[in-house]
Amino acid sequence: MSQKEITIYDIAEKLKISAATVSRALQNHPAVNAKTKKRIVDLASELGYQSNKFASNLRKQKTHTIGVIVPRLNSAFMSTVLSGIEKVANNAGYNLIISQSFETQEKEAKNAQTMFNNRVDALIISLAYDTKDYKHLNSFIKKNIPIIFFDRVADEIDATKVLIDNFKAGYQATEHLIHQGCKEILHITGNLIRNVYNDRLNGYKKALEDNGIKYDQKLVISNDLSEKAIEDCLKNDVLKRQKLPDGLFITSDPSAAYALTILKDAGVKVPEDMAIIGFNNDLISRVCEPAISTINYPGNQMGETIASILINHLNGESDINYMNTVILKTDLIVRNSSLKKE
Amino acid sequence: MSQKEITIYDIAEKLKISAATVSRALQNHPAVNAKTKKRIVDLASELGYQSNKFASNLRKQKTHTIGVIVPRLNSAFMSTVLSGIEKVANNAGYNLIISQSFETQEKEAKNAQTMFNNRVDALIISLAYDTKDYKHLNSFIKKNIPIIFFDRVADEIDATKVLIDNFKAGYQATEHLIHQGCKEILHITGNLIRNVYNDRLNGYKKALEDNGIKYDQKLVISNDLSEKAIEDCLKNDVLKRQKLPDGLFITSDPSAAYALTILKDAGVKVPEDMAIIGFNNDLISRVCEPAISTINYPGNQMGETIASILINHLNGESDINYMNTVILKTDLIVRNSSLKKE
DNA sequence: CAACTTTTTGCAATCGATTGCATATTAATT
DNA sequence: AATTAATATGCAATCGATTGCAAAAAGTTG
Repeated sequence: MSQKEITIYDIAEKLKISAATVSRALQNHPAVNAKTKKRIVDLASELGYQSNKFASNLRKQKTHTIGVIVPRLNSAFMSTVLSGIEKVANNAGYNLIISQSFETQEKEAKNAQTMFNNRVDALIISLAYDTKDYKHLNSFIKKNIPIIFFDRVADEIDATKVLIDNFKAGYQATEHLIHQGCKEILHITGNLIRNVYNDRLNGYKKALEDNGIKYDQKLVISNDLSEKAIEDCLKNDVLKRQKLPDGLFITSDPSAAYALTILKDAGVKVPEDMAIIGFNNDLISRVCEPAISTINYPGNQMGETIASILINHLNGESDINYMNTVILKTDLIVRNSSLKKE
Repeated sequence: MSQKEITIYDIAEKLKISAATVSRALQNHPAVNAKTKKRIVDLASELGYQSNKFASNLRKQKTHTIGVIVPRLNSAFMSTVLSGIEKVANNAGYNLIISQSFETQEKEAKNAQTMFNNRVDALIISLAYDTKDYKHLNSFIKKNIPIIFFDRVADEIDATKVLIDNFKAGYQATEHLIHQGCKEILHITGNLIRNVYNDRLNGYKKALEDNGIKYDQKLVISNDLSEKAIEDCLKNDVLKRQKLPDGLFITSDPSAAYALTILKDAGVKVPEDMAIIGFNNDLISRVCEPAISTINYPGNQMGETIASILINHLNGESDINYMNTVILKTDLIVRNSSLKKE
């Protein structure tokens, strides 16, 4: 089948020296004579030697691998974050093992277990929709393997978190609609056990309160934000109400865009009849007609921040325990979908 | 620091049996008494035993890890493919190491080397924009590590490839515009050294030819399909031409959507003045106004196909060498952006 | 040149799991 | 009960790199 691997023993033999010296030379250990080192390195590259990571990992108990668990890979936001993580991690010589929970705790737990077995040096995770307890992370905590949460974080766990100020973003979005004259603002959002959605809802409530608008539970719809769910709640509920809301704050741009098409099809004028604001600042929000107002969500930066913190920690340059929560800045981006006044 | 790991030796000791038996029991080897097996498995789970993958990999010379190199993570299409790969691979007990080439051969080569050092069992790759030679894959080929190309494939290399019929798709898209009455079809596309773009261009040319339209090189623009590039070529070139093309075939939906906004801003009526067709069938093409016609590109299915083929091969259930190229079906999706006639 | 440093090297154990082969145990057969 | 067959277990080597410790080699000094 495949030819035998070159090992440090092969090199040692040819050079009539010990494997220990070869090993040290290849790691650039100072206690190796410069000339010997050169002979070793040269021969290694000539033979096409490749260090066997397993043997090395087994011995060193370190893998230079970071596990990443995300709800889904296929969203614009998530892939941007991953892209940021990958960039920084890769530059620092770390590999990424990436897996998806598909929004279930079960798969999340299974993946976490796999990562653990693979002895990742750290875990980066954004929680699934329905994750309610965190047993599956215990093995990491016990073994003191760093965990970083991002975006969808667990308040109950004492670990570093990187996220945005969802409360503030929710407040800003809602306030903006109110300033545009909206009195009845529909809020379509995700599972409220997740901080991202719950905090935004609280921001929404606070904005209403501060502006003297009574909170109406019927105006808050929580679902999985899938196309199907959006279509369903709009067509079978919202659009059938006697009085249509005059504003919509929906917590993802793809959903906002999709909702927009449904509303337009139903003859609702945006923003005149209903002003819309989304969340994320994906390209999709810009190309709609009208373009959708949104909250800029710094995915790439989030990814890079996560990876930097982690790698500094792993390299012993800083301690993750002293940097508990990083809040990234968001901005309100106003476009035509919410501009009722000039 | 962290408590000591539980090993098969610990289990063996407590049960007063040999580590060999423990190892066999945990692998469900038939030559282990059912009762013994149960005792072992029970104790293992009680102690929270975790198999050490390095030791196992080192011994078995297999990693159960698949390397994936893609140009960029953050595109709708790519994340869909990855999602499909991850799903199948994960179910089969394989891990994914994912990295991005950021469209350069240099980074692609570096990543390939890392994957190789990590002894991935197989490599899945979609080529960078500017990859011109394939030296960096030689180590895999030499060692007989399977490589699967997808989407952006290397014709020069004899490996399994999963892709769509880009020629046909290009032909269909162009033909559709012609049938709608377009006479002068602008084609904005990516780097023509990549099969995906070159084949589509050839399809475009053939469709023109078959319909008696002369090919005009000025109507083909090749760039990196970034927003900047699209904006630049439209504003500084196309929109300044005396005669505007009456059709646009642009090989990605996000680009199409972005182009649409620029054209609309410039007062171009779509589809009346210019009919547009994109490529990929991303959500973004559906939510534009008008919705953009496109070619449905089965990303998820592509991912699942890739992973299935690979895993069947790795499990010895089929041989990758007998299945050289898999062409997935695409469909033309007609929407308002290209409908000039009823 | 002896005595002492400093620099280089090698020995051998270690990291855990796996597996071919030999042996022990149990079951089946006559 | 003796013999054979089938089943279960253990021994010990192996996968390659790493590293504490000891020893050898080279360099310094008086």
